Amino acid sequence: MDIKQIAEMAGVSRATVSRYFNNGYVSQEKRAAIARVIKKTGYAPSRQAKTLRTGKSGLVGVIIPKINSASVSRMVAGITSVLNEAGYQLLLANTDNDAKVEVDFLKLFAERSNVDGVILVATVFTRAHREAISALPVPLVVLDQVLPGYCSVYQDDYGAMRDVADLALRTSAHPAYIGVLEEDVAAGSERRRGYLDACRAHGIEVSDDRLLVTDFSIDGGYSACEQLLARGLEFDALVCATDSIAYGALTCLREHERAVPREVQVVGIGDSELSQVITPRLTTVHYHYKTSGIEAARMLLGLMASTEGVWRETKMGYDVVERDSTSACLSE
Amino acid sequence: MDIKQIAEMAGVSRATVSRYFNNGYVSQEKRAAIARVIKKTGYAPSRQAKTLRTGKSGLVGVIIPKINSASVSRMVAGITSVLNEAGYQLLLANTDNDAKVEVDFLKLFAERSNVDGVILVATVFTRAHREAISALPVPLVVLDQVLPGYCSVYQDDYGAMRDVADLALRTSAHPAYIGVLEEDVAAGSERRRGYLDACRAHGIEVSDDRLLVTDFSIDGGYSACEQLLARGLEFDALVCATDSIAYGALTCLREHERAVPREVQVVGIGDSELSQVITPRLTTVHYHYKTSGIEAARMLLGLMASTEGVWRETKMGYDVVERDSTSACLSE
DNA sequence: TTGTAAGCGTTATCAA
DNA sequence: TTGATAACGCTTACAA
Repeated sequence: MDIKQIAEMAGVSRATVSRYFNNGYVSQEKRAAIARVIKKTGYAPSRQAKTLRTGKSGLVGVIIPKINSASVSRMVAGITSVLNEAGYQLLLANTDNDAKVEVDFLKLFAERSNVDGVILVATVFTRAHREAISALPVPLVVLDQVLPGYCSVYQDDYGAMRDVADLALRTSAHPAYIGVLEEDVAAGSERRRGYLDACRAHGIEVSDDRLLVTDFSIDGGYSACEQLLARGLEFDALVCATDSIAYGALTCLREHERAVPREVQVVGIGDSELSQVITPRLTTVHYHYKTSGIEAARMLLGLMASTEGVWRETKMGYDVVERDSTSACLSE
Repeated sequence: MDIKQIAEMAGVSRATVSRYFNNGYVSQEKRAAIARVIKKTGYAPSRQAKTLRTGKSGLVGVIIPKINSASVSRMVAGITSVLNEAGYQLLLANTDNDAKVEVDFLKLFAERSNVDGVILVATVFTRAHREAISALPVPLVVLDQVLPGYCSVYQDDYGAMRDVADLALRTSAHPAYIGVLEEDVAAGSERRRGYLDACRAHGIEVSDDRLLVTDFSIDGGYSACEQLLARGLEFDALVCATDSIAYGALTCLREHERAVPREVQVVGIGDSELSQVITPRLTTVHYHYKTSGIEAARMLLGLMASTEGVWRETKMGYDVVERDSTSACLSE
């Protein structure tokens, strides 16, 4: 079933049928005739042929570091809603936290070029990343990190961490920090910086043995906390770079019978659904991930429409959510 | 940069370059010449043109009910690993639990037909579903539900619920059940049946006011539990169709100061990552979701390769995970 | 083993 | 407002 047959059945030319589907410029009678044939046959134009001819696939590539993650899920949900609405379908590429795979997908999108745009939910930027990105023949929006020269939507990691740490430090004098690798500028470097500045504001000296690094998992948080306890360091607050890490830490503290928040306060960042389910409910920062996704998708839509190279960075706001794992309120 | 230019630069015909990329049948010298040109130019064949010509897009459509779900994430992770390995990219369609949207995507895939196969992470089947599915011009694999006549990979919801309920019922005589809509055969009907049979095995009468229905959310579990308490019914076990529901129930019980598992045992199904983080750690059933995804993807790969219409159903095994929200062990 | 040429199903240009 | 016709970039008989 192709356009030629439809044209014959409707007694018009292929071009007219094509116009019917696209610009317009078809007389009422012909329009009606074509409509009738289409209804009867259920014909829909071939996506592939259209793609070949126009160079537009209606596909957007979305590269994510992890599918099984609350933050990523929410961003993708936002992206989906906007892009589907606009008639795009999204090609999902999951890298499983492998930066090399990330580059591979970038190259794949660049070479095969079967997407009209790319959204990269980013973690780190290596030289390989930059090369692959600059070779991209279609617009790109970076989500959750900043990449100068490209459109990006990101969280205020510095401010968020500074504020939530501040909350804990109001009633703690000996905090410890469990973060992630500095290579991840947003979750690693920026949050760490926020923590350090919060400490400074409270006149707290920070020593290296109170700054741990782990991965994004619950287990990572657990073992980091265990390590801290093993070192015999006294601490009355545990500031974690992510909620997952905080969950692990909470579990570890419970097993070692340290009361939260009485003996140790705990805070995280991310406000996963479960943060209000665990005991004690976690004080954390709520990021507007879904909205970030929506914003990024809209940005991409704009880029794909205009092709002019103006870029900008959007920093999203956040809400500190005070719950039961901190005692700031009680002491006021 | 197209095949014609490469051909000229290498001093061969387009056909030879095409053969270079596909079947073979190219002499060593020409092969070398072409390879050199390709290395120099970085040329890669146009996906679109190839698609138009061959009718194969290298795309697989994956329809999911919810992106922000541990079980779905794990299934998608499994699917991704297999399909990417096989050179396919996946087109993700998120329906946000809207059965109508599900049908729309099915139709989209059927009409535009820009995918080589479809994996449907299913919830319910309406007449519209069946129609859209039978109109699909490409192979389909149904995941997490059974649809006779089509390939499917599903969980043993009946057995899982029967076993985990049995665990609770060893030390409880007055259980209540919080399930989901029967329209969802797997999570609704099958698990309910498993629960009822477990009760029967223990000689427990089940009355209607102890069978609640809610949605898949934490909040749903919370309010169902609240409702149960409001009715003034005594119960010493809460059997939940999903972990999420169980989390909500646990929160509610804690707020009403009912000790778990001493006064009320709680069980769920799904074994989300957090089930071992919350207090008390939840007794649940571990499904092999990722493996299911892998299995489904392999099945689809097989179907796409052979086009013969033989279908089969694969029921996945499960593991009952006994943790702290039940007291079966203590009483033995 | 290689080249020629005919499509795949559209859209865009141009003339009518 | 419409209809020929030439691309779009590739694969694949078929012939050489």
